[in-house]
Amino acid sequence: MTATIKDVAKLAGVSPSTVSRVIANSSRISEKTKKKVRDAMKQLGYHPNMIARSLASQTTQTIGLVAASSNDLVFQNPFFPTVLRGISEGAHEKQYSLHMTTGKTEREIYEDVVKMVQGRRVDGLILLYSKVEDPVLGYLMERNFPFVVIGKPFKHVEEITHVDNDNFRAAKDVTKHLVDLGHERIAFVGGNLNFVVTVDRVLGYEKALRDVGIEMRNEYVVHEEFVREGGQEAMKELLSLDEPPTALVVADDLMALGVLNTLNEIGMRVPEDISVVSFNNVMLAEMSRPPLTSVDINIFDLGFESARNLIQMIENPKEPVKRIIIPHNLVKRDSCGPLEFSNPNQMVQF
Amino acid sequence: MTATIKDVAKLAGVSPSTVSRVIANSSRISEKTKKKVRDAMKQLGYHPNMIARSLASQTTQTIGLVAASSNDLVFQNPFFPTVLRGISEGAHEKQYSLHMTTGKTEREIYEDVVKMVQGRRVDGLILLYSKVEDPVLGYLMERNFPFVVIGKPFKHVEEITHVDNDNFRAAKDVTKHLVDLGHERIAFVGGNLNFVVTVDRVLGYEKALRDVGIEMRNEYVVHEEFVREGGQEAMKELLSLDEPPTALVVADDLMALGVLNTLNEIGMRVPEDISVVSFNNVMLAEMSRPPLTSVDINIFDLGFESARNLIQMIENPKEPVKRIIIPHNLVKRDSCGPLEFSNPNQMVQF
DNA sequence: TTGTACGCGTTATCAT
DNA sequence: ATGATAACGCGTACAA
Repeated sequence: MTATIKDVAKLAGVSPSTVSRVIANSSRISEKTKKKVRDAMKQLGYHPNMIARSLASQTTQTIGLVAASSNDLVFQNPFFPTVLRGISEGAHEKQYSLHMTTGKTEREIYEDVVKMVQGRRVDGLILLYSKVEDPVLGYLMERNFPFVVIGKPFKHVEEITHVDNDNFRAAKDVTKHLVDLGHERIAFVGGNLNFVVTVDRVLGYEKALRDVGIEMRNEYVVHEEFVREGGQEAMKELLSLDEPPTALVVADDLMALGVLNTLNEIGMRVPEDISVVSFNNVMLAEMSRPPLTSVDINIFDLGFESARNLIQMIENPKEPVKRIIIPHNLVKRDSCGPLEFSNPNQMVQF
Repeated sequence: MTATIKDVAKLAGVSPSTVSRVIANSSRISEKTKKKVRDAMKQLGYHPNMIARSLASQTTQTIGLVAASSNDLVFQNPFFPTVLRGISEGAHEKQYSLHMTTGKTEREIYEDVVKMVQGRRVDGLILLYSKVEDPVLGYLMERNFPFVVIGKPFKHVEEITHVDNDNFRAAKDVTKHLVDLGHERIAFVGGNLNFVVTVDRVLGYEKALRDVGIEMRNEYVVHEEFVREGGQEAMKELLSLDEPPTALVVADDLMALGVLNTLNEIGMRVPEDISVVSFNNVMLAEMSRPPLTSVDINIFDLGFESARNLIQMIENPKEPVKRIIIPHNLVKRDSCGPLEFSNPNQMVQF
């Protein structure tokens, strides 16, 4: 059916191994022979069978992608396509392909991983998330299989190559920014605490407050899985406190959009009545009303560097463990204002 | 290193072929032997080498995904993760894996496809887009390789299995909806005409107008690649016509969000001054201000059905060509109002 | 510089 | 019901 290496060999009048060497562009083949063989390949429309090659060479030139459960926020979030684009570009550069998990539950995903690894379908893995308890990590470390984590591993940080932002610092910076604007009653609206990124951002938020001697209040920290449902309730509760916050640090642009809507519904103006900052700086941040002040975490680079570094690990097994920190920077738009603008004692009508 | 079928055979005291049969759960193996073999597999932590299996069986249990150039709108759009989730679920159901292209340019993507097909890495392909001129289509048809298109093929519609919405009808419905609200000056704001979906939607829009005898105006149809840059200009031009439209049919929620922003900037209220409807009904539609009236095209199902049908084609080569139409429905929110609300003759200040 | 022969880990055919 | 043997298409020592 399809031409194989043998067909090419026959047509070119050489042995199969010579053809193989021409494919690998071996320096020990004369230019004349190379040309002959290449002509034959063209003529037959030959393309190497990657499966056979993989079996023989014990390498697939393929990177496996492990996404968190598609039930999770991650998949709805513009974060995903962007990081994927980064990975894609990093992989393409070195001629690697991408293979994806399809599992939904944690259990299914674990099985996908085993199947990729033991099934020898991939040379390495990128974990697109980092959560607090993750059986996949143990499995991979135990087998000493090349992988990199996007985000900060919860345990074994020193032993796992990962690509991350300094989320602690970013949250600290952003909170400090609000403090500098005069705010003292600053609340944190976060996501699932099972994700390490959320933990880091809460901690950074708390540190900033401690640094300037602002008292922490438990009722100022809310965690909602997602904003559309329970989020509204949580927001209303937060804002009906005796001393409602004058500023909000929101863990994610998408959540912030929900927050903005809720605020709008209950008649609070941003930034006049309350300031909002968030993270990720996806396109949405720019397109929301008002445009969101947001921390740009360079999502594309997170993906791109993961791919690059994973490939290095694959091609050089002695590569040392690395921590790559992608820089972030605050993009100021219109969702934050100085405290004197806000009127924290106004009555909020529900 | 890793246990192979031979190791299992040795430990279980049977031949490799018996182990292979146990894996396939062949009915011609005694339960006793099966148990013996399975115990050995557990004990060794055996998992089949999918690469070797693929080489021997000439099948990969893998679906290839072809995304349009990542430069295109597609990747930025929430459409992508959602359709991917659908595909993922459809594939998972039948134990298929996913393999992705990484190319950016049209040329690179074409090469990715060839590599997947001739490299025998995948059993079939899903094209996540449909454009007017696409060399990939010709290549696949010529080789008679199983594939399905998401969207409507521009040519050879009868010969290509595809999963699509009735975009013509949807656009017609939505335009009619505006007409029913009393609008007559209805403009169409579309995307890249190289995508068939755009073409279909314009045509539906035009048909609706013709049906009710409203005169078509060329200046009422604008096509902008994307909304953030040139889109603003186009919008302003559109709205400064002598007789500006009182309603807009926008080809996509993301574009509609941009449109909403532009309208907001130039001080036009939605829906009081102008009505807006769009397509896709992604989460954004719900979260924008005002919430967008949008055609829900059931993106997830587009993906899910593509995967299902592709797998059918793979497993039954005589499967007839199919056209699967995923239903759509108009989700009415707050971005459309009756004509009497709008004031088409107001002066617009820039 | 090129060819021969074997192995990669399975599945499939043909015996028994 | 099970085993031996030959593919599957390619890479690579080893030979020449």
